[in-house]
Amino acid sequence: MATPQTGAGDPQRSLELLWREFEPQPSRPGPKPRLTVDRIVEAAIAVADREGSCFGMRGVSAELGVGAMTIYRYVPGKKELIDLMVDRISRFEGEEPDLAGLGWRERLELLAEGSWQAYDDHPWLLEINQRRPVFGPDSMAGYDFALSAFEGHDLPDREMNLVITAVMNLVTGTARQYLMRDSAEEAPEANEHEWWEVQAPYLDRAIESGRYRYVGRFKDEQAWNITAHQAMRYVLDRFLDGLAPRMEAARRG
Amino acid sequence: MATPQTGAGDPQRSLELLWREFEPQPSRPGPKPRLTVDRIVEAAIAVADREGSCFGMRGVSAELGVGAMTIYRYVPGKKELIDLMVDRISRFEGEEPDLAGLGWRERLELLAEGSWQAYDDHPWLLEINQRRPVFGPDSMAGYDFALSAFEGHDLPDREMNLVITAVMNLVTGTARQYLMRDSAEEAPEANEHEWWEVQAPYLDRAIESGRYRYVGRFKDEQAWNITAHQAMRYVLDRFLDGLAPRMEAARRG
DNA sequence: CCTGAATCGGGTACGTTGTACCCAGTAATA
DNA sequence: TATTACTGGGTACAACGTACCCGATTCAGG
Repeated sequence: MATPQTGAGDPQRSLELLWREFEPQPSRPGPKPRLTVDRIVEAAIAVADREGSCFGMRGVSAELGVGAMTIYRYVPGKKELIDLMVDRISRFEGEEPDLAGLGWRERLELLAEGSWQAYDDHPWLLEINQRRPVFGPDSMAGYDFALSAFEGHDLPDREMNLVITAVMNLVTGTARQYLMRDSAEEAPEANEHEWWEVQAPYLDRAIESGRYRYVGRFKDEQAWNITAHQAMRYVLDRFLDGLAPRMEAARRG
Repeated sequence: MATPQTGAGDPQRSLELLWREFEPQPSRPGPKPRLTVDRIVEAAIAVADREGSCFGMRGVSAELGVGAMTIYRYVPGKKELIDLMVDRISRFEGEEPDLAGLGWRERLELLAEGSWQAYDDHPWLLEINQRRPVFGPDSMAGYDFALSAFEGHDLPDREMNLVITAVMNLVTGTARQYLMRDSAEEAPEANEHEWWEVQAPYLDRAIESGRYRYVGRFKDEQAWNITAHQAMRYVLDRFLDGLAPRMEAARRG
């Protein structure tokens, strides 16, 4: 029941940690730190992957085998830690694929699919409430890649931003609707199928009441057979269809 | 720091309350209930509007002027209460406007704008994590209206669902990105302008590092001057542009 | 090598959350 | 009037984030 929020902590501290330089600290008195910020972030992600967004700081500490309060030596608080986790997730793993031959549409599709993959791997991302966009090195790299889609086109700067945030938000919106259901967590509430079985009698009675005109006309049993990814691709494809003529018009001769 | 979740409570209890009949209870011993479920839901919405999604059950009780635990006589828990609040919000206020002359596009736009309005009026809606779609009388009515957009068209049932969830999710995604920032709440983190002022030096340094190829090419200061509603309309318009040919093809007769 | 100072790790504790539980008061039935 | 079911309120508990303190550790300066 914890509601993590991004960009809600002290932004200055978050940014310092995000863009932290890896310069070796000058020799200082006192014991050497046993942990690093990176290890804490990795551990926190591992815990969140396992326990969902309601992961606790005590859990992260336990994962690292240290006392509950120890990680507070490295990170000012949970909010800032989440900022770090979010940026870390958006890091592109693996080597750069050959993007040379890709057009604007393939690149935007890649952006969407990559973002989708991140949500699929770390569903707890969907449950944290991003308050302000906290740009770190990794999310910045993602944004930079997104901009590459417009190379060779003269789309106005403002519209580029509109398109990129459109794609991101469209993926996030769909992911939230569909992917969040699987978060194990407390989960006494059975699976998808059982859920509709519980709801069905109420819906049936509502339909039979005649209060609604259009629901209840569905005859095709396949009407509800939609996977999360299919839903995302449908919005994305229609959006890109609609964007296509504008991109054509903006193509640089 | 509370993370409310929809569809996470006992679904059976939520549904019973959502579709509750208003038959007068048979005369029973004991004091008459001082509250009603409806009053509790309204009060909870009022509190959430004022305090954000991290509203507490004690706050709702206080709003109603009763003891902390009293509302648990009417509602099994916070999760179920949120289910009720969500459905209540999606109730259409005011009288039915004349929809007769509206085409499919206007109707889907109306759906989007209505949903947008709900998020604008109740930003805490964006912070609750909808686990499963809990259909109540009011959200069902909204879905029914959405289906009216396809009258006179032979779009497959499955695609109708894809379109409706697409529009909903696209609005939700954009609203989450933009509208959540204004939630007053703890808010020591200043306004939009100050936030970018804090972030700017880090971004500038990142750009100057040469690590990124495309960011930093933005010259137009207006590139970032995007309102929440403009962003939503942009996705919506492109999506509907892309949907248009398919609707044309499906037009009956 | 020894001393002082700065830092680290861990334990304790507080405030806030949702809510389980108990008890006293109330009103309809017999 | 006695019984009984139900109501409202207060207390209390577990889990959360985290403020605070203290002993242990390791550097710099003598």
